Amino acid sequence: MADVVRVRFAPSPTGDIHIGNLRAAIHNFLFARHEGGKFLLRIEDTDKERNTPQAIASLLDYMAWMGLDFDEPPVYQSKSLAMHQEAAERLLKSGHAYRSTKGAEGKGEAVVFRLNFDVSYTDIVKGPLTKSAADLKDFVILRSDGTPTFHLANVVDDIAMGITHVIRGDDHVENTFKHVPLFRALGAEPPKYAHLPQIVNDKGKPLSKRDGDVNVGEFRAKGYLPDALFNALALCGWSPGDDREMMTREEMIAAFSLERVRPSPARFDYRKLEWFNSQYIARMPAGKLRELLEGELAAAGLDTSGRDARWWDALLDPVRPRLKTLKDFVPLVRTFFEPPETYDPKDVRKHLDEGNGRRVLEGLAAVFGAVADWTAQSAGTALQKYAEEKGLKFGDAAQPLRVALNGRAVSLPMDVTLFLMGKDEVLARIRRCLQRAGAAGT
RNA sequence: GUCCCCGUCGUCUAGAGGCCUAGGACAGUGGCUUUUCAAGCCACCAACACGGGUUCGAAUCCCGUCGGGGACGCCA
Repeated sequence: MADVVRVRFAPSPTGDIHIGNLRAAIHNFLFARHEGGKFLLRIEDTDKERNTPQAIASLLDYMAWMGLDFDEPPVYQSKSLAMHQEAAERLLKSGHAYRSTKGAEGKGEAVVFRLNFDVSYTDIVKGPLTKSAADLKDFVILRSDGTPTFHLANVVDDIAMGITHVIRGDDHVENTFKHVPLFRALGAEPPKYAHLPQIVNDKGKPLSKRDGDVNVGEFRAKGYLPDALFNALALCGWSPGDDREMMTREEMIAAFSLERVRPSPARFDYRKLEWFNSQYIARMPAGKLRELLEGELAAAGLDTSGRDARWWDALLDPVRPRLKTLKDFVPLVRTFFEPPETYDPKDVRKHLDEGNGRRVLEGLAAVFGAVADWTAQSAGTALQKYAEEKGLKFGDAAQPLRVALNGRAVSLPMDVTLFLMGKDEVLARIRRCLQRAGAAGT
């Protein structure tokens, strides 16, 4: 029972989660699940100004979105003030700490922890680490206003939560030389530590807003799937040791180990994330995908009420391989909701003016008009047959039609397009295009 | 400045002395396929930072150099 692994993700709720923190959360989660332990959330909400209720709500929302389910109710650090103060008091009594006014002009007395001895610990990722007394110095644990510093609060909370492994960013290695003796002074065995390499930008510096998207919210807003983000981030600094990259959560849990985390910094590869995302979209169950895509249409203000199951069934598969993100969807299907506002001049010239595109359109209008049961099959066949009869290559018929229907020579496959657009609309757009292109033509 | 950490293709990585003429993935390039655009398939391009050791043998161990990063708050 004492051996059960307990880890925590301890963000300060600023309203969004930085990708580096998210990766730490993911590794904590994977480790806990792999070990059959507990993954906990501690909200370090001691900075009153920045930590609004909305910020906390959105933090929880992102955790849920990512599927980072924690096993016990979140711990709010702000509620442990008395416990922190009590710990400082104990350290004072035991002689591990003393009161001092040094380093602050007239602020009053703070409680300072005595750190005048060598400290060493073994990091699971970095190996044995040592710092000699000469490079260490006493540090404040309780401010003169009675509030704990990060170090005290962190350690006391970890003790209270029974944390066995601290898995966090690389930038905390130096702090660990303060935390380890603090644990001991408080009569607790320090947890095991694993410091994850930083995620850096092209220049090797820590990721910042200037580098582009760095917060979970931004990825969600850009149409990335949580599973794709999870997969990509899990692989930041860690790999299963074989050649697998696309992995289910279960596979990652089964394969995860802190020993396999690399100690060197990693650049986040946005292109690879894009690839992961397209792969996840390609493999997503139809029902789930439809649900997400309906959300995209609604967000774009497009009315989906008339679109039945047949419509979605025809749409989903052709659309899948064309989506890198969910945001690619609306531009792809907007044409099924509203006619093109403009016709691409280049495409008009190439497919309508230069060839006999207009005659093709007239012919197609007649052919389509005669199709009784309008399906992707029947409409597609009608198009194909027309091309054959006129001795045209398929493209010579399809491209002018694309321009007429979409305003440009790019679209989903013609049979699907025809079906999804509907017979009446197809005929209307051909007519409309003929008028416009005719007026503008030579 | 002091202390600490890191260094394999452009990027993420596999590699824990011989299996490495260094493997995979993304990106890039070329081709195939094709109903446009995608997707898919195939191929190609491309790396052990440098210099010394140790060893029969080093990407792997040791030392140094160079390069990069981090930490040095009554911030977290």
